[in-house]
Amino acid sequence: MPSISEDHYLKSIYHLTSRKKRKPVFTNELAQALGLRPASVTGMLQRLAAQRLLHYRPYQGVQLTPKGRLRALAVIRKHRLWEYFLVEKLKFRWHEVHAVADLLEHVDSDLLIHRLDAYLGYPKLDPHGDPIPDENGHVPATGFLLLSSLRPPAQAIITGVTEQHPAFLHHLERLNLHRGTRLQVRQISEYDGSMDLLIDPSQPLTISRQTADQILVNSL
Amino acid sequence: MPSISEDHYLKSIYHLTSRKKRKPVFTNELAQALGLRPASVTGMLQRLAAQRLLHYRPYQGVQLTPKGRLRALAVIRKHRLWEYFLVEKLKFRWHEVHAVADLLEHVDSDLLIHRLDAYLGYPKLDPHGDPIPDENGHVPATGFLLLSSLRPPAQAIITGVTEQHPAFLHHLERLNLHRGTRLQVRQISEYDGSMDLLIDPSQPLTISRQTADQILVNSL
DNA sequence: AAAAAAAGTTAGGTATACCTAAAAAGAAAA
DNA sequence: TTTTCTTTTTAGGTATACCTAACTTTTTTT
Repeated sequence: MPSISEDHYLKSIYHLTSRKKRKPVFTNELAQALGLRPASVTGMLQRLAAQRLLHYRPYQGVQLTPKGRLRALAVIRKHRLWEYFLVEKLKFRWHEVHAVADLLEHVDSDLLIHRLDAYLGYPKLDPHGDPIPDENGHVPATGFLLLSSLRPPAQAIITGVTEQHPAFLHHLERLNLHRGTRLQVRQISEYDGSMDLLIDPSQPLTISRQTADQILVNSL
Repeated sequence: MPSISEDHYLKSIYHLTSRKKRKPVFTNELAQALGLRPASVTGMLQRLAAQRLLHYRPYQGVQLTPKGRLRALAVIRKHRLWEYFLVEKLKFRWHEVHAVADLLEHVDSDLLIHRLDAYLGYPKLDPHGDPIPDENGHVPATGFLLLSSLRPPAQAIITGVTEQHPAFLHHLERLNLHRGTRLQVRQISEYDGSMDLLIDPSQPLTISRQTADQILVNSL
């Protein structure tokens, strides 16, 4: 019954809502996020509202209902389990996973997801450090901090990222920053906020404020 | 570009053609196989013909072109690799596999299939003993059957295995089963599928269904 | 060979999900 | 407060892929 398009909308609305910490998601934002025209989005929002998946008031944006939120979380669960599978089992690189997981997340079989979850050992986090919701839509809490919030001489271990864009993930690979990488913050530039780090085998490294803003860590 | 519906048609035409050993596939057959109405099938056949994926003559049935055959084999390759994955890794049962593989086969990523193939160890046969086409559409020729597909009192000769794991090969050695071993199937358990065999020098032997599933034979 | 049956096709309709262009609503500026 | 600009919606169109009903072609039977 839930179509691929509907899944995309619900997932996007969920992400936009949680990223903005603000209530309604607007038509243009959504159109932007989905790569569609606002007119198309309006039409779909009306259909989703008719299914009680979201609250829609013309010109006022939308909010997911509990039902819609559960649907979104089911899709996100599938997406993140597949990402875990792609990285852990098929040896995909960070930047390769997202596009493929976006296809796999729409495969509609509860049995498949259940068995996949068991096969993977019931992981709690995906390869980017994002929590994997359980089958009831519960999202495990993570105590992660942004790397940019640390002050010298804090030590930490990289646990994830807040941005999945392939270009960004590729950038991290070139810098040799991965999940599990240990680091120490040496210095922060007063001028542009860039951070001097010391990573794993005593290697110095400078990263921009912008990069540090997208990296999640556990401080040690 | 190839849609899920087109994939279904091409796959179905391929199977109907090879199972019947007869040239054209007719509209009604296809409609039956796909669970659609003949009128719908006619429409799609015309669109597939326009794409040069098959030869269509009104009232005379269809045949795949080489291009259409390659497309069909690409889908079948994906289907069988996923079947292998579901059974070998996710511990799906025989009867659970097909429906889920039918969903997964439409996930359109060459990278994914390539990595999956490698992860599975480049299997030549799916769990049912059907050959898995390679990425060029070549179907490994097997005059082979799975030992497990034989029924008493079939006689056969072992021609290979589909599983290279040392523990399995060791197991075969202890059972005195090798390439070239002649055998006769005496009985098959209704309960667990185990087979009573008579091998080479008049020696009786019982093997599990699991074992018989990994043994290729030429029947005599 | 004509009539009957079966098989297949065309015509026209539906739902999904997108599009462009024009109109309307709401927010911001004069 | 009226105009302007931005945002959003409505109206109408497209392509896919299905449907039913009516018609045509082929095959089979009488």
